[in-house]
Amino acid sequence: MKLATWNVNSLAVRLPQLLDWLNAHQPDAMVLQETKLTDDKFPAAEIAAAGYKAQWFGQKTYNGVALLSKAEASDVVRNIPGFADDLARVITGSVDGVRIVGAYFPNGQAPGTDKFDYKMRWLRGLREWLADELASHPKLVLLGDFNIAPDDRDVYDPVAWAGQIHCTDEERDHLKKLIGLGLVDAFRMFDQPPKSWSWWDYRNLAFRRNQGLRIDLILVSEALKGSVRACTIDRATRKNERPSDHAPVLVELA
DNA sequence: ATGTCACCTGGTAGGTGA
Repeated sequence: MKLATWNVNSLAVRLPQLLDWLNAHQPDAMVLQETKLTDDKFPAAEIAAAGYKAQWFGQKTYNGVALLSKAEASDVVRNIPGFADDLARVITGSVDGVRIVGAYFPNGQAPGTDKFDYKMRWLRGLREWLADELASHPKLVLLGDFNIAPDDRDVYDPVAWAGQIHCTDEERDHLKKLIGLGLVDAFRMFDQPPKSWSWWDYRNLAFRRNQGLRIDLILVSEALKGSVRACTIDRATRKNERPSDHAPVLVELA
């Protein structure tokens, strides 16, 4: 089983690239972030023509998530039950016996801001709900744009980024607690090239200089850990015309 | 070098978020 996540930064702009990517990689399920589309604008027909069922949950301008799958997803949940949120950030469904939680974590802007406080509340809300979800669905994958670089290996310039957004101790503590529920960072189960990033700022020629962060993650539950065969970042998409600033991440389960 | 991109409002630019 092949699963993928991609922050497309506007599905309206990136739809042709998404269709190409689905055709080339044929994931069994894929989650998208930052679709930036209201539900009436979601390109369900084009995605169906590519062979994928879809569940979506969006809003104007910001955020928006989707779950695509070859087999119809069941028990679909939008956002975090028990955590009131105006923003469309999470979509969950069961595909082929695996509970798939696709999430667009808050960016958080900068420590000390209202957006950072919201990020902390959101992270706690996610963890509290996910603990229950794991208890009822032991085979679970949490994947998406986490907007947190797990540690200094995941940052091109850890000194410059120390204490900055995506790299603060508070964010990393929350991520550790999420992992502490019984999850594993699939990418780090394998030897990986150094300087592996999933996001490069559009500014500063960051991709050409390979100045990025690894903030798009796939966490698998203990029950699935033994079946993980590979986890890779497809940085080739960053060379597309009009690329997203994020690259897709893939995991292969036996 | 904040050297970009996407999308909004309300206009033919400026603001916001990332």
